[in-house]
Amino acid sequence: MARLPRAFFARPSLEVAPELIGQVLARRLDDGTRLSARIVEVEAYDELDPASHSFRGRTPRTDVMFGTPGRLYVYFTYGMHWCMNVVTGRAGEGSAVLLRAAEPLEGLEAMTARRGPRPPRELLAGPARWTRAFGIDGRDDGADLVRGAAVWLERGERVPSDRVAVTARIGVTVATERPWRFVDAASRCLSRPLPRVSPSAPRRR
DNA sequence: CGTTGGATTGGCT
DNA sequence: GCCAATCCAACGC
Repeated sequence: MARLPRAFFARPSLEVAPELIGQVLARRLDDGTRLSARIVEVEAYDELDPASHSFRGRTPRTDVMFGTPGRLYVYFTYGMHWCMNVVTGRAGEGSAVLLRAAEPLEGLEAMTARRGPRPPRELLAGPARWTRAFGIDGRDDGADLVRGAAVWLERGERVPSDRVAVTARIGVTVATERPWRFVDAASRCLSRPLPRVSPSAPRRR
């Protein structure tokens, strides 16, 4: 399986994000089990963006985000959840793409063991659900996706750009004018369904 | 040093 | 739909 090269990541997050849809994240667990999943939902962040961890400058937590592209930036939030990002841009720039949802391909049994019994479509449908299923935590912060042996990205089947939908980011209360969430509109494994396009009649609420 | 709130989730009303 | 869980990074004094 061909890995995505460093050059793929060394571009602005807004450019990399939509191209990550359809690519495959692979994982080798300590016991040798191979996990993989097809990316269906991501969000772009950069340092000019008030919603980004990098907006307030380089800190111990965001150090990886400002470093070499093609590495994993992993952070802890809400006292219990891990989320993972792909670092993008040139070294010195604080940009990354949050991995939010995927369709499980290999290792369903191991994922289910970590997440508890659930329909496969819910296994990786959310950033913290995905890290839990993949066993990703703070130890993976800074992992090299281009050359590392624990987690990496393989080229997947191309998704036509007209099937990649753009929406506002989830859980982000600032910079809402930046529609930087990208999803495979045909996927049933999203963390949130796409906003319904009303056919004609206005909906009650 | 104390305070605040978060790129979330799952369980309950 | 609402909210608690549960830790810690970032910021203010």
